Amino acid sequence: MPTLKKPLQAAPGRKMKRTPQRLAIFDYLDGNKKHPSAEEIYRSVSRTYQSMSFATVYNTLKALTGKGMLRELTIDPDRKRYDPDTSPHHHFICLQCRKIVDVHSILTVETPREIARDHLVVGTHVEFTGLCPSCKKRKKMQ
Amino acid sequence: MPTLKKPLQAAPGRKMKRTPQRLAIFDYLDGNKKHPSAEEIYRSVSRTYQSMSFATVYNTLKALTGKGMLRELTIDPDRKRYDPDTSPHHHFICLQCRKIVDVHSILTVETPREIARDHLVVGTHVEFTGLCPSCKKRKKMQ
DNA sequence: ATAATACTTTACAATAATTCCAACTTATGC
DNA sequence: GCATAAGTTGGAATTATTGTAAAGTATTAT
Repeated sequence: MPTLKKPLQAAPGRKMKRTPQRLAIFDYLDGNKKHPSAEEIYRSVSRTYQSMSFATVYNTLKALTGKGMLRELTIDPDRKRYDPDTSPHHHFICLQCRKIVDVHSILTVETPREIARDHLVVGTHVEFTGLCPSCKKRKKMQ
Repeated sequence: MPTLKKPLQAAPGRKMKRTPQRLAIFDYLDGNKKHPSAEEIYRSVSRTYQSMSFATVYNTLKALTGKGMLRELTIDPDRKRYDPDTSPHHHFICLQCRKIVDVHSILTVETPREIARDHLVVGTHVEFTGLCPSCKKRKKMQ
């Protein structure tokens, strides 16, 4: 059974039952920079936690997302990816291998007037697409 | 049978068979600013084109995307959305009703060194999220 | 500590989006 | 016109995700 590194409720109104399954998922996610999909999370966690069910993974991901402790990325056209780093940052995705990497540089993107005037903007996310170093190299070789 | 507004092959290497189904889909898409999903496209086109099949819609969308005549948006967590405007621009999506609007303002986003150094960047897309005018108003009223 | 309760987990069924397939049809180049 | 490569079709298959109802367990108040 995984040890608790951070409390599952980091802020008021965020209380969640502290079940071993959740702790295992949370533990896997904590500090994870790979932007895993639900399936990857399930595969990894269920290795150590035999009876883990897929529904529990989805439930937990949804709960954590709802409480703002996890960010759901829509950058991969095939599946949702999850990012435990909820601080504002951006991403690069490799068009070949779908690897996602964080972009922590502070990008100043002004919200255009046309939008700011009548919409309420709550988030700004920059997606860079292209080839990651290894796919770039592989392409060059052929 | 729909009329052809633009040639289906706009550039070399883009030749596609000019079938009535494709023309119908292309006609629906041409100038469309609603960022429709495959299902919306199917629903609309099959109204006038009885025998239209879902597979044809997906085939056509994939072909057009592959030839750079259509852009596949991954901004909606639930489904792919399609944008016939392939000129570089950005988007705003309403978190409530999932409406997507174009952002044609030119946003200057410098590619961060950390990425530019070893990756190959082919695209930069800014996603704004929040509430569209009507959802914003609706929220205020309650 | 314990019991009551409300929330969780589980296995599996159900959806929903998208892709695959194999037989049939058709646009296009000669 | 004909041959043929490419496209269409309906339905089955696949994949991601959600719903469900029964059984289990963390938490809270005792």
